[in-house]
Amino acid sequence: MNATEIAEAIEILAEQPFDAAEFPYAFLEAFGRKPTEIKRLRSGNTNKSDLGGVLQRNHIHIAVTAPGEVTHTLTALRDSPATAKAKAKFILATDGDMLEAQDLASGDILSCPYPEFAEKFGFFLPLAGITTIPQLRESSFDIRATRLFNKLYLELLQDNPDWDTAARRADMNHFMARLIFCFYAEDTSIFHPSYPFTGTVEKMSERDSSNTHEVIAELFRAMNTRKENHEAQGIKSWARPFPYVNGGLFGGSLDVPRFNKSARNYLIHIGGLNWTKINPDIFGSMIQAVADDEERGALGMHYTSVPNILKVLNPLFLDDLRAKLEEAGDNKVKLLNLRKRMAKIRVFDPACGSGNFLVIAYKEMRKIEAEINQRRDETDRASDIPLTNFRGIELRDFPAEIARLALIIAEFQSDVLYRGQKLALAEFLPLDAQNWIVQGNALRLDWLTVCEPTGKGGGKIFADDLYGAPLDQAKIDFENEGGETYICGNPPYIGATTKAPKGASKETKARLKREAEMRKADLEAVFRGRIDAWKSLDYVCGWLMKAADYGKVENSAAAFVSTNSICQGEQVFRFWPSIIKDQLRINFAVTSFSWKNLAAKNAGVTVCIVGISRQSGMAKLYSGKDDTVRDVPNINAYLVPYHDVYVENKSKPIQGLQAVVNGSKPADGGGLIFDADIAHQLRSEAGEEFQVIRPFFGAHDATHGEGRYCIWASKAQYEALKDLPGFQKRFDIVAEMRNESDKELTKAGADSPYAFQQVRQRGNETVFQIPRHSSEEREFFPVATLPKGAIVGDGGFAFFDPPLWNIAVLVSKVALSWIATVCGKIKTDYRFSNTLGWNTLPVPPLTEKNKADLSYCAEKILLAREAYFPATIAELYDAEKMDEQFPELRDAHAANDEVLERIYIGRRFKNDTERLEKLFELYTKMTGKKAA
DNA sequence: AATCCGACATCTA
DNA sequence: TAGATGTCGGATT
Repeated sequence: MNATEIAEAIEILAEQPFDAAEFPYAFLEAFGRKPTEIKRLRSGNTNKSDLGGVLQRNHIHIAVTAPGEVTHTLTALRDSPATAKAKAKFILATDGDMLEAQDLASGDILSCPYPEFAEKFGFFLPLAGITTIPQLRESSFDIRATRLFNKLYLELLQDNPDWDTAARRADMNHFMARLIFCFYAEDTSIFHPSYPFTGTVEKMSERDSSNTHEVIAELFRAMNTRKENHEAQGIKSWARPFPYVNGGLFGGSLDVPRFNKSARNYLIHIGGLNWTKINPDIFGSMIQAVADDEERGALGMHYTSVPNILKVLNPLFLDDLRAKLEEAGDNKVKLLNLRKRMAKIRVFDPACGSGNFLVIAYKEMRKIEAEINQRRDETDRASDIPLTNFRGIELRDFPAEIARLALIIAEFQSDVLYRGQKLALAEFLPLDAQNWIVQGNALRLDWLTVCEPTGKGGGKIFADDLYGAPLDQAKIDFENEGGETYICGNPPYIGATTKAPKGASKETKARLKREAEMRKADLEAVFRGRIDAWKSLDYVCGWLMKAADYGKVENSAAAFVSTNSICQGEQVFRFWPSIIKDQLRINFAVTSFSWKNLAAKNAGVTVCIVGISRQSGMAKLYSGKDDTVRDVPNINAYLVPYHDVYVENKSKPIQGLQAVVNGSKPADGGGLIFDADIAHQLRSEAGEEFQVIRPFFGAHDATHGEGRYCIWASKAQYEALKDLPGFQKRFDIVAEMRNESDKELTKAGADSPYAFQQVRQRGNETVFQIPRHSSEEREFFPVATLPKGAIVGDGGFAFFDPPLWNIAVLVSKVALSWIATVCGKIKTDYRFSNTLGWNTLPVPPLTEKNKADLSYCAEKILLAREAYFPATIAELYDAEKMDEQFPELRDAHAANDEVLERIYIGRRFKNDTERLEKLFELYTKMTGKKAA
């Protein structure tokens, strides 16, 4: 369930008469607990309450009490041993009159009259697994408003099918934005309190809703007509008290869709909410989903939390402004200069969505300005920061509309906060008529026409020249001589390839493919002629490239939240050399952290933040893991504090190591791989004559020592076995999957369903398996030995008959830190690659003695593992167990690292930073490249 | 023919 | 329900 669904369920519950016996179950149901869970609780099987209430393990302890006993009961719940034992997150007591609850993790207490708890449902959201964004818990208003808007929107579209066309969606979106403005305006005295918007609509429209659209249209007409013209234009007398708003908001078509009865009810209900509680940033990200069929289910998926936004904005420019404020102290001239500077700062988000970044940037700058004005005793002074300096580009119409509205609301809120309601109101209307949020495709638009160059120079000519063809021109032209421009945002994260979900329909697949093609064309428009392999770049690279281009003309700096893969593996050397040049460099970065949004299920994505500018001096490197900062001389494209080095993939090891090969890829839909039972059956079916079943190891199989089996047959063997029922079943699975595939190679393989798509196995050698993916929690790469004749699947790499000293290198800390840095990753876990990591690993020249010493170390490691038989690789290399349970193995690895690192620098490395510095240094020497 | 990557996909402890 | 590992198509070399 998502937050709006919960809001709805809770509202329904609160409206019903209180039923003491049913309440706990109804409550749990409203938060999305499954009917089977609730059934088991009812039967008492899983109910652990020791107070006659309902206690669900890991969730909540609820007790319904006698009248007046609520507070007392809450204390009893808190002290109950059962509460602690079941690890309840919440306790809740109610008598149907009052309701009290506590979040045991934070200690926060909720206490309110029973009927009001529906408004406070945000408090309990962690129960539904929505725990990650604290702001959401305080945003009950935004969720409820969004839910009702959702209903209204769908109701209107259903009743006005002509508005549900591509051509009119923009009108519809514009209409919704006007409504939001009116609701906000009537609750904040922007409209005169005696003439409320909702009240007027309710009063003037028929109860059967028939003329609702006419009433609203008349009100909109009033807001689009200057006061002095109201009479001449024949505005109805009841609409005349409404002010002239315009600002583009009420320009254009003033058509209003028809309202049926329930639409009218929703409208009145929404108007009844308290709109002063709106959070422009959160509300925007939620409401934008309303107009998007795809996103409606995944509410808030585009929300970037305020702390995450500040991770971009603070290092980009806000920290500097604050430092300058600090520096200025009470010096009025310095303060004035800072204010003048701020008035010319433009913040530009070329992927602005509903304007989160712009709103937060605006609010933070107003905060600084307010401090300046206070120190200069000018607290009444109107803000010098023009709202129009907060520019954006957004592809979708509705969010673009909302972004402008969110900024308008943020401006009003800031005025109220720093200058008082009276001054805020006096200067608020009419709105500025200019539209400074551009609806368009950011990768196609010429950014210089959205943010005109501040000095002299032919921006447009430059841009045409650069991209080979004229770009779309937005033509926003404001004076801003001598200003600074800060580009920021959270562009869409789309990798070079995306996987369609397994069960996706043909239509879904086709749509995804179409979208992918459009994005490719966008990237081509940016990169054609500059980077050959543009098709393998993430979509965000387009934004970074355009920001870099913009920076060549304009005094600007840019920072984006980005998929972390642009700073890993193959994208690094493909992409970054085009960015880091001409004095442009990474002047700050936040390393990988996992993304959070408002959706109940967070997108499983790991991101980083990269800031680029021409600023020299020290760079700031923030850790995404622990929020620490380091001042470093340079940050390279791997987000490592070292010179700019690019490690390119190599097809063979460049340092005399033996080649590691990929495991064999089945591409079989699971047909060729099976467990021991099936293997047994197939063996007896085939008989002694046919030895076609072999042990098969993926990474999991090898690290957990379990192993599956696979069919490993020749064509002749296949012909002989294919009609046996057991075998036929396996081959059918393979043929079917391959026939359905879009990939030519796979399709072709449907004719030979006995064979793996890619075969790397050779004979019956000793084989070590290196997992393709391994958890970053491990201190050593869990390389495993496999039984003879085993097949290495494509979950890993195979090392056939390796010299033991190669194994010593492979399992060393040196190799691991190199792999961790220059290979790709999955989330933040290691992803081994032979071409990127192994073949490029810098190793100093080794004497025979060195090799013998290393071989001895490898042997000791293998012996130590055997000594702990039957512990699996997974257990042996569990960082938490190693010290206590497997000390010999730990010692053997320590000895191995000691010997190897002495070869590198004559002693152990102090830490990974030192390891990497040495490795990059050697790599630079080895490849004859100069460190920049 | 080999290899990398996934606003990933899917298991399992 | 999060941590660990799986899997295949599209693209590049």
